Amino acid sequence: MLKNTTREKILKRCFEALEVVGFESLRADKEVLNLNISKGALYHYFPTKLDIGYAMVDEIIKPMYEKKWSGLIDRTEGISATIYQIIESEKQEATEKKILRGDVLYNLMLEMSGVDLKFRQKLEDVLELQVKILQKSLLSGKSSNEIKAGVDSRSMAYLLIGQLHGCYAIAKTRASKDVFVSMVNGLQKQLIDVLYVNDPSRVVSVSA
Amino acid sequence: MLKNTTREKILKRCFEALEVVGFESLRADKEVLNLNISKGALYHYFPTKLDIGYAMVDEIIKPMYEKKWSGLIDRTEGISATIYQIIESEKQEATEKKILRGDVLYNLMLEMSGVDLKFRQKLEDVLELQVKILQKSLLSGKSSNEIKAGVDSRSMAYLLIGQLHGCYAIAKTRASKDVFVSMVNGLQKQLIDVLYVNDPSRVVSVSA
DNA sequence: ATTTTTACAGACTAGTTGGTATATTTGCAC
DNA sequence: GTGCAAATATACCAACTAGTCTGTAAAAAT
Repeated sequence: MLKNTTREKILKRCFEALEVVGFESLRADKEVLNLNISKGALYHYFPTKLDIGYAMVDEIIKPMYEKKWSGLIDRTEGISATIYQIIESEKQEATEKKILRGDVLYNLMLEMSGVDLKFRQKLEDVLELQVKILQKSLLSGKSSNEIKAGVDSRSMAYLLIGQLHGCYAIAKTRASKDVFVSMVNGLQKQLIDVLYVNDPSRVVSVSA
Repeated sequence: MLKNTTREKILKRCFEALEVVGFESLRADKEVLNLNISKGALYHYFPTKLDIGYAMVDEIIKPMYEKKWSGLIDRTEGISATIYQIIESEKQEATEKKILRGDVLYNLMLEMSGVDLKFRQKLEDVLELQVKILQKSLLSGKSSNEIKAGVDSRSMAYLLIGQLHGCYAIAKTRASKDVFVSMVNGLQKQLIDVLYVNDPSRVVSVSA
C-alpha cells in the first residue's frame, strides 16, 4: 500500500504523530528530522503543513475507515451479524493507550472542522464514505426483512457512527478502557432492540 | 451569578472566545485587551493560561451543565418525559452557528483530556456530575416501573450523554443543523424503544 | 501617618512556529 | 561526460506565543 519513498515516509511518520498529538500540535519538521529527512525535503513534497494534513486524510485515514466497514460490502454472514462483529472488534482492539488517544478521525473532526474548510470537506468525505456503506447495508437488510421496517437507513447510519464516536469521547475523558467497553456493550444491546427483526440470540452468539 | 469584577470580566470574555476557538487557540491577553484590561491584570488574577482554563471549567462550564439536567432533580413530570424534554430543548436551541462550534464541553474533552491531567480531571467532574443526575433518575424510574427493568442505570447514563456528544460531533463535520436534528430525532426514537415501559405516545405528546 | 498589600499597566523576552532562500547533490537523458 | 531538473540540506526569518519585569496608584492594615 504505502511505498517507501521519502514522501511516503514523511506521511507515515507524521500520521503516527498525528494520532498522538493531533494536527495543530504536530511538528512535521521535527518528526521527519528523526528520520534523517530535512526540512528542505519536507517542504519539497508538501508546500504547507495543511497539505500534509490533506494527504494524511486522503491517503491514510480514508482507506483505514473504508477497510473498517469493508466487511459489509463483501460479507459472508447476515447484515446484523456483520455490523455486530465490526462493533465487537472495536471493543476487542481497544487498549488503555488507544482509549486515551481516542479515535483519529473523531479527534480530527472536532479539531479541524471549524479551522479549515478543505480539511472539513475531506473529513466529511471519510464520514460520508462510512455512512453510505452502512446506509446501503441497512436498506438491503430491510428489504430482506432482516432489519425492522421502521428504521430510517440514513439517520440510523449517522446515529450509529455518532454513537461509536460518543463512546470514544467519553472514555477518553474518563481515561478508562472499561468505560469504553461497557458503553459499547450498551450500544450493542440497544442495536439489537432497535435494528433486528429476529431473535437477537442468533446475533449475540456470534460474539461469544 | 457572575459578578462584574475584573476577574469575572476576564473569565466571561475568555469563555466566549473559548466557545469559538477552543483552548489552545485562545489568546487570553488579546481577548481581555479588547475590554481594556491589561496583560498585567490578567496575569495578576491567573498565574498561567491553564489556570484560566481551570477556572472556566469550574465556574462557568460546570454550573452550565448542572443546570442543563436540573429538571431531573426538581421535576414536575415523569422521568421519561423530563429526559425527553431536555433532549428536545437541545434540538430547539440548535442554530447553524452553534452546530459549527459544537458543544463546548465535548470540544474541550477531546482537546484537553490528553494534554493536561488536571484539566482532564475537571472535565471528568463535569461529566460525572451529569452522569450521576441521570443515573439516579433512571434508577428511581426503574423502581417506580416507569423505566424498563433491564436497563443498567449507569451504563445507560453514560451512553445517553455519549450519544448526544456523537450528534454534536457528526453535525459539526457535516456542518448541518439538519443532520443534528435528524440524529437527535433518531436518538429520541431509540430512547423510547430502550427505556420506556409504557406506551411511548404519552411521552411523544409532550413534544408535540 | 506610615507601611504594606493588592490591583493594575505595559514594555520586554526567550522560545517556538510555519515557512523561505539559497546552496548543493543526485539521477538521468542525451 | 555534459546539461538539467528533481531532490535534499541548512541557515535564516518574521510573526507569534505564554509569560516576566519593573513600576505605580490606590486600598487596607497597623
